[in-house]
Amino acid sequence: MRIATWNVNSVRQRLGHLLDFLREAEPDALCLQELKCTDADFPRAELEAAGWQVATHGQKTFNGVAIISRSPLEDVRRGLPGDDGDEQARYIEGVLPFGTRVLRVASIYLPNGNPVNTEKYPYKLGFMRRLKNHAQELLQHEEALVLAGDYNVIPDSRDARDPAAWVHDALFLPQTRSAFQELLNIGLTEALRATTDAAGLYTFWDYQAGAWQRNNGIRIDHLLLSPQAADRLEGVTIAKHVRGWDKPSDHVPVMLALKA
DNA sequence: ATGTCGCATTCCATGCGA
Repeated sequence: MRIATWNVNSVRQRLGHLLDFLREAEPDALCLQELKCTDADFPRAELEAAGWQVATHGQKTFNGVAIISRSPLEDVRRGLPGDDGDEQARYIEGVLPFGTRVLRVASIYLPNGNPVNTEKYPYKLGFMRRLKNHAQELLQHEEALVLAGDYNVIPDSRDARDPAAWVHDALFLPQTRSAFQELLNIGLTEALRATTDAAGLYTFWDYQAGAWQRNNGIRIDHLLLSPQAADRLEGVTIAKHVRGWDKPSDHVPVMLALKA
């Protein structure tokens, strides 16, 4: 069972890459972030023609998340609980068949939070607190669970080529990192760090200032696992080569494999 | 110090978000 996550930075601009990645990686499910379009504008027909099921939670201009899967997604929830006034489309979850049991999967686009001296940073921290609360509820099901997405969190200095450049940034502030750690502390396992301690494993390279050419990257796309999923983790791969494709997203896909 | 994108409108130029 393979589950992947990818911030595509506009699904309409990235449809070719999306279909290419699905063909080459053959995930059972792919969590998308930054669709930058409404549900009506999502290229649903093109994906369905390639044999994929599609569940979207879109929004005009910004944000937007989706889950693409081989099996139909059941029990779909759109929007993160905990703030009825939050109109940003940043969360979708659902359930897939997993052997004789089920796998619950969520696609998360956690707020960036910059600039930190605006309302954007408290919104990010509030979203993280809501995600923790919701994840605690989900853990009570005692099922395999993968919370995948663009967390906009650099967990550790190993996860940035130039950590000093990020010390005042919403992605790396101590308060951000401790909120991420709090999320792990409820009993979630970060998939990549369960498999390696290596530094320099990045998932995002800025479009600006030759960041890709200089390998000036950061690791901000993560897959968090319930114990039932972590016990079955076989491996994690970062599809770094995708950043070298023509007109790429600034993020690359990250994929994990679970024993059946 | 942003050297880039993608979106939308003010629409062939600019502002916003990342």
